Amino acid sequence: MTTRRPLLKDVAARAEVSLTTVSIVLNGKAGTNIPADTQARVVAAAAELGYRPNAMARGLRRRRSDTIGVISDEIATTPFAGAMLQGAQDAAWEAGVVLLLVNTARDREMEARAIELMLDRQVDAIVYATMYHQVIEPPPALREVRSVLMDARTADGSLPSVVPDDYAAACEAVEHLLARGHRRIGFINTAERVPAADERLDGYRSVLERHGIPFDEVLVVDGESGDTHAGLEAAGRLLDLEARPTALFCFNDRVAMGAYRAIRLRGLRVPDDVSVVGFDNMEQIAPWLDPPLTTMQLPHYEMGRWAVEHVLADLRGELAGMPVQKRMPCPIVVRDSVAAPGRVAAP
Amino acid sequence: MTTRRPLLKDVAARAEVSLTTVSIVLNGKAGTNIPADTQARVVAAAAELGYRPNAMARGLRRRRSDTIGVISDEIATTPFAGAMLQGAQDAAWEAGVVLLLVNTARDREMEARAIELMLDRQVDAIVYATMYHQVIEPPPALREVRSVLMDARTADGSLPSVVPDDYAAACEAVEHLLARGHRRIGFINTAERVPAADERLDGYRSVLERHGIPFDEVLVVDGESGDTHAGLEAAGRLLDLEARPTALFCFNDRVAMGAYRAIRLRGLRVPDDVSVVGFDNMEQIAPWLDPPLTTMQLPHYEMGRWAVEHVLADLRGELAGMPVQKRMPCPIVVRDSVAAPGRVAAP
DNA sequence: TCGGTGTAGTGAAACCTTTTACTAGTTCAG
DNA sequence: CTGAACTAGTAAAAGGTTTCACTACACCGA
Repeated sequence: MTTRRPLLKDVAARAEVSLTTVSIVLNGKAGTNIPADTQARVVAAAAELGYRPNAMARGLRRRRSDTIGVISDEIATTPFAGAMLQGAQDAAWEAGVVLLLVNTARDREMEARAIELMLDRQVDAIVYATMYHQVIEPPPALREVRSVLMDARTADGSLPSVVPDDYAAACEAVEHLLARGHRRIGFINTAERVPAADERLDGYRSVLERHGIPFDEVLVVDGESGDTHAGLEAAGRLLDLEARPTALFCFNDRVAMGAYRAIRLRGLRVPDDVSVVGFDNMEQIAPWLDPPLTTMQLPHYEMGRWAVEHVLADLRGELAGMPVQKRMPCPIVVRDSVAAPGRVAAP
Repeated sequence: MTTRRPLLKDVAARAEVSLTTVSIVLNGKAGTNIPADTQARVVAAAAELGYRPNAMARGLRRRRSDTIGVISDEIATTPFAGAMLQGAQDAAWEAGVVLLLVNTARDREMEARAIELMLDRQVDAIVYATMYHQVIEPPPALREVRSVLMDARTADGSLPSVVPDDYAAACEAVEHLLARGHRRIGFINTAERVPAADERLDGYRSVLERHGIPFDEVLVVDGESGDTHAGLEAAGRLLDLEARPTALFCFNDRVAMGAYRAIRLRGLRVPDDVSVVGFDNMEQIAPWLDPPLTTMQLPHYEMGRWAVEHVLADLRGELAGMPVQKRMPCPIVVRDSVAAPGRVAAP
């Protein structure tokens, strides 16, 4: 019932030229000499028939596919995956490229098979994504193809990568608090050994130092995990200190949610008594807390976009030299959880 | 430096048979007669060379690609997309199929182009996904290929589809409250005209009716939107009623979050004074509220899985008759926000 | 001996493009 | 008047697989 897709040869017949000519015209090859009227005839014929090239045949001949493979370690359990994929997808779409997605749940064997599958399909490049900033050793097969790491990096910088600039973000968060007059700032970090934890601690310390404020180790606590319970517990420890901090910088928004609860439990208020800054700008949480949370935005969309744009530029041969190690800024999102410090000491 | 990928002809040379034989053996064609020892020779040769078929060439010849296109209306702003994609991906992986993902932001033109792009690439089928239960008119081109709607359906049931069973879910939620002794149950619906709103209201009414409880329209309020502010405001209206409901059934977890706040603002407690049931089981919210929220789980993962499995079965010709309209159950997730009703009336 | 059947394959076409190498005719400089 | 250079194309190969139609041989029954 549906009539056969038109082929190059149908266009050729209709325009009364050869296959070759049609191909040349439609692919806009420079440096060949087909007069304008012939070109117009071909283009018209193609349009009339609604010709679209068969991507398989084209890919077979050209040895590429206008497809980029995306390998992600997990996608279901994090709301960030969506933003990252969206960024990647937008960049791909603009370039006329499409994404082949495989989710590997951190299974090395599955990763290897996914890469094989992608190579079978002649993907032009592979984007390897993790759902939070990590230092990893990527599957060896990844090096056999143009690739880029997204929200991950290698220890030796041997592959191009993009990660959030956690150090700079922590600096900005702490600067924000200092600018409002806070001098005793608690930092609820995570106990997990992830780059974000180290970098943010570095940022926290170096900003204090720049401002001549001595580092006080009792103000830094590691929540067991990065969730609300940890935030509740860790914030409690800080709030019960003799000299209570006037502000809390939290590892993420879920921790901040726990911190809010700890603050409320002690009859204190955000931001009047204690200011809070979160991290991640989780759409489902940060704007809806009471009061809405000031937090650092993780640049997932931007990283997704950058990764694809970068690898496409690489494919076009526009890049030279060492693999780029991109650090993406995390802008601050100011809401209502920060104010000038009120009372000075604990009850 | 990397040596050329081995081809069928390399395997043939090594096994000292013809191309044809290798192809037959490797594709496990039944009904042909290649003796076991020859087969073994071929298989060994393929393994030794690490032969993998070129998917482009194979696709060109076979006129399929072992690829399924996924069109989604948006992926970044909802945490549900991930679960749905994960379900689809898992089902695809098990079947040796891979997903081609395009995100179209509800743009008809872009949708049409995405479908064309996918057809160019010989996708075996297309899954068309929306991020919440909708009745839609899909792009016409979708009917030119095997397809299935995910979290969406047509008005006339002319395409196979899978959606959550919002009616049954609402029934279960209300039954849960009734079983604990509640008789005055408020329902915070959304004012948006979506199938979920109608179906859940139907479910709410019919369960009350089954239990001989008269429907009281003051107990049903439409929050302007489905967010926390709407929940705060709508729950407030219900809590300030002369005869206050002892339980609130909320359109989603964000609304429930607002309801919690309204309850607390009035000096009441969850669940001692007011029980709350949410909807969606949002991972970032429901378990972390205080107390953790009892809610209905949207079956995104299962819908993703079903859609792909279904369309693959369809491709294998295992389906007959009318397009299947699947309604997926939404199991209840019991946490701590429901108790037996305490005091009977308002202060 | 002849025809039929079964075994163990093989050669070549088909899938649809892109690209290379070439031709036939014209123009123009020397 | 010759050879080079240009114009406007075209034929055919190449890309790697699947599949159709066929062969060559052995064996068996009549």
